[in-house]
Amino acid sequence: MNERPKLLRARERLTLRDLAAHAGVSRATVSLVLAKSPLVAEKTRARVLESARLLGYVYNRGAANLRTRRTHTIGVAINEITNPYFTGLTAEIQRAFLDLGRTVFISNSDEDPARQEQFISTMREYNADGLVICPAQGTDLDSMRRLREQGIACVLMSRDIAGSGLDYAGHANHRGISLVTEHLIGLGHRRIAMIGGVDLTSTGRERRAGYRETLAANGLPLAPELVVTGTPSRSMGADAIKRLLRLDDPPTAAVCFNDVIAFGVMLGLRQVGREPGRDFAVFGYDDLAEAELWTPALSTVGIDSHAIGTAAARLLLERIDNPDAPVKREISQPRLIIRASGCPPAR
Amino acid sequence: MNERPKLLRARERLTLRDLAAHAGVSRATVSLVLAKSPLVAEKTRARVLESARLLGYVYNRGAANLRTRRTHTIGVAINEITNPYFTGLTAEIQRAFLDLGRTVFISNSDEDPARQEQFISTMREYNADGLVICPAQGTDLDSMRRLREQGIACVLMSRDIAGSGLDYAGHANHRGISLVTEHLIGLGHRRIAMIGGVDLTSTGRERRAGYRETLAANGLPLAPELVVTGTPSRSMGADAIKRLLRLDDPPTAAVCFNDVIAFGVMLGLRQVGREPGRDFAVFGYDDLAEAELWTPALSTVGIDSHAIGTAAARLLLERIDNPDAPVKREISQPRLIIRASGCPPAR
DNA sequence: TTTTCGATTTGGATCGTTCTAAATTCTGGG
DNA sequence: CCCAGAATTTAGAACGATCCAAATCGAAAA
Repeated sequence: MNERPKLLRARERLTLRDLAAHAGVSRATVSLVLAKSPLVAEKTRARVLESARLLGYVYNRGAANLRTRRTHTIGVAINEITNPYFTGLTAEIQRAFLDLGRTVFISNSDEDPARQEQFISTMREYNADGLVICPAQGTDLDSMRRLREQGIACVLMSRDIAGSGLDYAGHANHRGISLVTEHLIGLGHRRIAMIGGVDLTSTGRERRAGYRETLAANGLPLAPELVVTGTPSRSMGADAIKRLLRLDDPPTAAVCFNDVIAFGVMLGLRQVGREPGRDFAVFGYDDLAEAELWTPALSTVGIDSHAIGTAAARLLLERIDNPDAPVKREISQPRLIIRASGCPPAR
Repeated sequence: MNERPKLLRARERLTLRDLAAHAGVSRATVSLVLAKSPLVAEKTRARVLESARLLGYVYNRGAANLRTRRTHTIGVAINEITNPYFTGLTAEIQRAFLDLGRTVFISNSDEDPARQEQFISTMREYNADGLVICPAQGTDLDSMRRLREQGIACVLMSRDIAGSGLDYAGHANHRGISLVTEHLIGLGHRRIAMIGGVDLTSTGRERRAGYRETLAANGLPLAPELVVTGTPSRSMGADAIKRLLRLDDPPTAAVCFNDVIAFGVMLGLRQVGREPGRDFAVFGYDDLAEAELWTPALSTVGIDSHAIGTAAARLLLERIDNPDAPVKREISQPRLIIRASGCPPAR
């Protein structure tokens, strides 16, 4: 009459044991039912399931993970979730893993390597099966390299860390900017500005190199005064273009690091009475949803976020299954999208 | 010589036991050290910590949680993370909990109640201490009510579910729209459109009611043809305004459900040769970062996301500590922001 | 040299599952 | 009615931490 001394405990959590007692079977059988094992008899299964429903049983995944050492859980660290390109990518990667039956935990690093490290170690402590990382600016190479040694399945997404020895799902940034730059050169532009991007990320380095090398390949000089560095934001784009237009020999076109900057550039042009797509050519990068809605609609480079997310998910699962396979890279190709913000040089 | 028969296992995970053996103390002592207990002698602590570093020990939080029944983990379900207002709110809520020493797991429901339910039950299975939910459109009242009965600490954020019996951190939407509407009436407008919002969310209902009731309070008739319903997007804003301008007695101003729609409206106006802020008054809601960068800069209503995130975090922790306290609500106040997109009626 | 008492350390049970090996129950054929 | 072999079910030891009560240690007091 006093078999369960813990009855007094405030909000007693229901366990497998209670469920087993209620259904009149052993814990092992209940476990089998919950794991959808074909071993258990149909009648028993139904009875257990009915008890679970009746009692409002909640499975304790933590306890199960402790035993199985597999959590079916993936951690995703995003450098900066309020950047719309990464917001979209985040949505894609979550969708991809959900489709594959994994649980996804997302964290925003806010471009802070310390926050990112914090999240990574939390996920390790929770025994996550793997990690997808869009590294924050200034991420330490060693800390990434350590991941590999520590034997944690991990893939980098969108931003590469050279020498990390990790798998990578990204985009051909160099080629994308190349397409834009060549297109502008073909239109007759000779003074082409490159606005935004920093060398702290592979994306910045690749796009900026793409610009420089395409100019060179076409016999155009690199004018340092036309290259402006900076973290992307609308206001940095607006400020930059206003400054560039005050030069003695101002540019007639701008290749922007991304769409957000390009929007800023278009706003800045208007503020000084110049019409983008008529007086000045503007190209963005990313093809955000709003790009085609602007007037003029923004010419830009399309990135296939869906492909990147899917590739990252696939790479990670392969890595989990086979920790010692050689490092893999999947690079999605850019798509030049010509809309109305480009034009031949004015005058 | 064969004390650890499991030496063969592939990538053996290091445990407290290994650490204890290495440092020459008991498991209990190691546990004390890791929990930063003041009970353990300084010398012992140093030795254990050194062993941990040397061996590359990783704490197993899952195992600990099993014993302690507290995870210090919070789940955050966001209705739609690619909506910039919610992206910002997500960043705020994560920051708030991180500051309070909690681990935060974020999930994007994509406005799909099923995805949201899925996440909630995963978090329950992981024994999360609490939940913050921005409910997806069409969230079932019963499922929210059940949360309360199930004794899970939970607060709603930004979107309320009447009758759920859950705590709520939100914004005075009715009053915000009221401020806008009254401002426009004061400017002399009589034909004021309301664009966007659906009755599926409390936000939609509150803002739409605010518009209707403010018109009534000022003795203006409600013209049904001036009210357009719809899920927010730039294109819906652009389409709506073009349609409204073709009416026999077109509006001279628009109160938009949010900034995104207002941007669409401004784009639509330009497409038909009308200049926002001169020929037509446009007001948004949310005060997204880009609102002040548009030309004309968008007049709008500021929402204090930081306050909402902080309030939600505080409410949740209070609820966790005291599950039976009466339900609480925290409503942040709107701030009318007058910029350049408003104007008196043209003509 | 004992005693005593605070400061440290520890053994062993426990949290809620899974898993292995073995026990039990069914079946149909002889 | 018995029995082999398949179909089900189960006991009990993990998994890796925490926590309680009790043991041990040290230094000061007697």
